[in-house]
Amino acid sequence: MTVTRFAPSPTGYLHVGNLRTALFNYLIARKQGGTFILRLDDTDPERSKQEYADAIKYDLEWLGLTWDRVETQSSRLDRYEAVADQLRDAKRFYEAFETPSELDLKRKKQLNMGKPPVYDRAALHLEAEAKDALRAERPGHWRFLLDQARIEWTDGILGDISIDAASVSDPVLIRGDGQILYTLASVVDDTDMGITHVVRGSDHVTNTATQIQIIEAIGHSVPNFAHHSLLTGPQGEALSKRLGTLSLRDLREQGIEPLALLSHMARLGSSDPVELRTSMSELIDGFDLSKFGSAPTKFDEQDLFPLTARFLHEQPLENVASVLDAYGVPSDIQAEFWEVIRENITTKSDIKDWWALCQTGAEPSIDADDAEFVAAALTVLPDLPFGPETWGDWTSAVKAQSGRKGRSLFMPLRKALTGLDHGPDMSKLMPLLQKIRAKS
RNA sequence: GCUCCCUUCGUCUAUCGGUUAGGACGCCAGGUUUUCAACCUGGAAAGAGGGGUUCGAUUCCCCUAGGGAGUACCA
Repeated sequence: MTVTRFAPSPTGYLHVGNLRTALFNYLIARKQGGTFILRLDDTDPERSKQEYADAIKYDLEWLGLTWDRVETQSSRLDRYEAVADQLRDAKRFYEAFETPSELDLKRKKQLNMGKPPVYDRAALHLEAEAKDALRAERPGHWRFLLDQARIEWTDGILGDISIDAASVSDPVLIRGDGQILYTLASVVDDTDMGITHVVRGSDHVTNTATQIQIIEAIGHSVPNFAHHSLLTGPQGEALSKRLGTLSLRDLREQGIEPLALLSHMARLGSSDPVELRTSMSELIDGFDLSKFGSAPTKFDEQDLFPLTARFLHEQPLENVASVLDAYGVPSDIQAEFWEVIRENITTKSDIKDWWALCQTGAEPSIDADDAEFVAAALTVLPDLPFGPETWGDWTSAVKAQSGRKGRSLFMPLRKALTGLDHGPDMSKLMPLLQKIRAKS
């Protein structure tokens, strides 16, 4: 039984980077008929907010990434304490008393000497009396005693990984104020919840090394790990600098369609081509984690618009009727209207512009060279309402009158009526026009 | 500084030592469409640099450069 989890901390809004992790875990679980758990890593009471937890759920629901279960770390604190005791009994836990500034100083010294800034384990050798004395001054924090050997695993994306535990500090798992830290909570959750595949960003690879030792220390078997590369901006810059505009809520705001976004994220960085999928099941079928590379992946949100456009172009009326209702398109002409404009929109908000054009007309765009021609043409333009023959009849009349033909005949007329040099087939658009500003 | 990962068309990538270095998206051109889009056809476009190993290196090894990440009493 495959069990995966997406474990965001509710300290902000979800962005495309988070989505990649969420989607991978979701697709793996669904593909195997397994369980997908949404886990809110809210052990940090300072930064965790209900508002963010709600926003995360909203974003996932918008995308259709439904979870089978929600877990919250804040409700499992007793369990973490129990495991902490287990680690103390196993002599893999030791109390340390350095202040953050003391630790900072140690690191700087090590760096100055060209040594890696690894905790020196000074507290490990403290006598009981010395500890009592220090404890009287300030509460101690607890570190996990790493076994300084090489830690190895075969990563689902990175392949064989080997990290020397001696190059990593003994991780602090419980803070001086008693707060349980991520590294411990995550391990306890993953083992308790039977997570079979831990898929997360490659910013976690060092965590994975230490977590493997913790998992073994509490007598559990290690799950499969896979670390996907991190996204960068189009120029290769760290995405964190641009995350402000790449939250899922922003993309939603810009009119990106869920399946367009999902189609892109399920394939970007893999050797399979990005293809528009119009249903979740297609997405699940076409997903293969092993096709992903480990190099940082450039993400350009502009790539989302062509996909969104193509998705919309394929939509039948019933899928957009509610949007047309919202923009005030009368239901009796919705079918005709949608048929005429759908291939001329990029996002749903473009629908509004076309409807406005039909309803209230457009500011004409007339080139100086064509002013006379257009003025003459308008005198023979039939009165409203227009029918399916209007464009043909009118342009034939204008052609006879002016002698123009082809592009020089049609384009000025289009621009006079719609203000644009592009748009739907004029003969089909004409019957929908309710006002011609150029004539008034 | 140290540790880990990475570097092939603009982008995502294929190639398990011998290929005209392939595909997809994007781009450009032509066709079609009495506009745009869509569609069809075609095109431009790549092995970071330097050393090895080898008959032969994009592929294996080393170095350099560059990119990403980690190096918290954050997650």
